[in-house]
Amino acid sequence: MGRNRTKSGKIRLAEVAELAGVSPITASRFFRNPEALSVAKRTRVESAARELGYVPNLAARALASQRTEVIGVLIPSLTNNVFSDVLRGIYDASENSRYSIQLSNTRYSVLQEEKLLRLFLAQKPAGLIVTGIDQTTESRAMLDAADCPIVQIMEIGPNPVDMMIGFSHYEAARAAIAHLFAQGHRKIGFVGARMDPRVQRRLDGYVSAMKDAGLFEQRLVVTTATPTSVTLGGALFTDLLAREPGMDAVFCANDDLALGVLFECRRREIAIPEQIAIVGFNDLEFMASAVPTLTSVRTNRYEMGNTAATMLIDAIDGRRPEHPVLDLGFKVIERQSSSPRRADNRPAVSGAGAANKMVALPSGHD
Amino acid sequence: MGRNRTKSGKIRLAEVAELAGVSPITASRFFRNPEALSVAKRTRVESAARELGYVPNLAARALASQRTEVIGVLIPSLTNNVFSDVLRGIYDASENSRYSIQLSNTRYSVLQEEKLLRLFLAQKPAGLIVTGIDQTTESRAMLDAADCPIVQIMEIGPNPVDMMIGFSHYEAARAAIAHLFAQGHRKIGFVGARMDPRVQRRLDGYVSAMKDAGLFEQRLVVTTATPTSVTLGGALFTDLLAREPGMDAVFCANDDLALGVLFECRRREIAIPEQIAIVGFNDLEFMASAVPTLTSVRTNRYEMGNTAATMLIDAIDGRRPEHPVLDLGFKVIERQSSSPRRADNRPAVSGAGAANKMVALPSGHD
DNA sequence: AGGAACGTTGACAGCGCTACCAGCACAGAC
DNA sequence: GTCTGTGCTGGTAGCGCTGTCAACGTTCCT
Repeated sequence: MGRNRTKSGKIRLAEVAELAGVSPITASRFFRNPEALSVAKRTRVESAARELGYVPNLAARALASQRTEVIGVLIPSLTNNVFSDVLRGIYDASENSRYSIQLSNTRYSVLQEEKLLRLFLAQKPAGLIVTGIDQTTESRAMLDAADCPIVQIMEIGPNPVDMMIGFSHYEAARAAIAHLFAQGHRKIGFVGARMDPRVQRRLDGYVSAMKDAGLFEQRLVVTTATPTSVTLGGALFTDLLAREPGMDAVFCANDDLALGVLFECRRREIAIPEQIAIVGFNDLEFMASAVPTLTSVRTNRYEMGNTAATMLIDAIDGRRPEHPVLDLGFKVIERQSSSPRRADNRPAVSGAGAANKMVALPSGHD
Repeated sequence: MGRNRTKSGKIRLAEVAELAGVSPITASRFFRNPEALSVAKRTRVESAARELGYVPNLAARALASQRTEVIGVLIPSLTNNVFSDVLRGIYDASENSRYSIQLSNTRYSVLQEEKLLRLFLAQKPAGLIVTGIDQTTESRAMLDAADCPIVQIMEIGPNPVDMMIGFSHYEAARAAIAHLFAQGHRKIGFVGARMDPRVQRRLDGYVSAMKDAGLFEQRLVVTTATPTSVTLGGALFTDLLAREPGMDAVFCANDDLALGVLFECRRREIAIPEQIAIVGFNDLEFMASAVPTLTSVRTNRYEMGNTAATMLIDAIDGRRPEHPVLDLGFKVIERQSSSPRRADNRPAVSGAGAANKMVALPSGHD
């Protein structure tokens, strides 16, 4: 019942060259640097290739040229909505280039990342995109020694390996809390899941903002190592409420958790934002559609992936970017779930009127 | 500022062979078929490879052996939650094999699919995973002529190219409608976005079920080619409501739309399920957490991807599956949003009591 | 006019690995 | 003792392409 392997009837570069009446090497050049050919030969090779339906053998090319046209991408999760947006940006940018994407999943493990990095580097990728700035010493050493351009994505920080694109999760969290302060909230809880380095930094931002205001209390923070989900948001919020019934706002480390909190409030008949305000993180599409609409911190995920891949490809092709570290910033998108609290602390009128208000900020990290 | 290309200090198979005191070809065999070596040489090569940190050059291997260890995967969307689950399954299955995944996005275009297929096939992949059964004639011809195992995923139908794994979207939709009938609903609307072939077949299932009951009306169907989103769910539902205010249930072609409908009902103060019942499709995680909890048709996405990749790898390695066509079925997960309607058609008591009830069915296609 | 400089082309020699086939040693059969 | 079969090993010859360098013709400069 087998699908038999047919004899390779493939046309090679030599065939194309013969039909075009040039040497193989000239034909080869046509595919790598057409400008180097005279117009006459260029058109001859082009039409010969088209006529024969020539497709280059990438393995042979890689072997002869000692480099591949593969961009390695290391991300911590395939499930997470956030990464699917980033990935889409990366794939879109790669689509019109000659580079192909090799994706691997570290599952939020730095050791797995180290292993995959070793694997990738051994194949001499044209470039590398890695997530975050928390590599192991060993990984960092490999990255520093790598002979290809590298982009770190998702956040920015000191000591880039090479290029870097992202924003400050710390400042984004601070901005979210500042927004809640401005709306009159004081007892603000924090809900976080997975607690990967970036969520941790959002927590750090929350803590510092609360401390600055003299309002920090450890019992306002509920976190878990469990992967995030909507259901988990409800569960964590339930915990939080049990610890601190007087809470007047919740900052959720991501939007799934925020949606879970929204549903849990509905279940408990807690009015949003009159009794409790909610702010999420990432501004996924559903946030604008929920009832009430949910405030969130917008991050430019597609743009991040797209720009990362574009910068990387440019760097591979010898056009290094002016600014190797790019801060994409964030925006606090103010919606109904965090409408102003009345000064007398009684329920405010449901603020359904105005559309989304935005507060845009660069990450402004040091 | 450049990151300079260092001289390739890589260790080759020949070095390993020399250290082990065997010929290169014997060392080569060690990596492909260790059983063919005597135990003595096997251990010698193994330790030599470890000592030198040898990593095979895949390009050279591919060139010499005339085949790659790449599995091509063609999916229509990277954004869609549904595919991220399938992909995770595929990546997980590939992780412990020697095959790597090459992913490409057809963006729901069969022409793009055709182009990508041509590209993939030219590189002689070890295997191929393609989405759906609606390839162009040209694509179909290429697949039939391909000399590698192929799995079609997401749905099942007649004339598999090779292997096939999925379920019947048609039957799944019919089961959803049957469930609504059983709960006493009659005027059931359909809301669909994107309208790719699988959504189309869900619509077909809906139409046939409604016609069987003598209840079909064209104005109960609202669809759009626009990509799906929660917000769109609300908008389409609004349309539907304007056309047919007397509607008592909505079947949504996916869960995002269902969530949008839920929010829109809340906005309009329409009671669920008393005034309108909602059924979604796919059973994403948030469906169980929403208020009210949302009925949906569970599909086994992770398992689909995982099994597809496993079957494919087995087939590549010469172990063809007993059943090349696998129906993974579906389950109608009954939740609050479609609780029984009272016979007298007045609002029923909110059915918050019981947990999820399930109705499991094989796709039962012909 | 002579030479340098440039743009364009081609010959050669591998890149690191494996397919194929030959050869060797040893066991068992006759 | 010879023959055949089996298990293991090695030699040879590429896979299809590109890096390097040399060579050619033409133009421009002095």
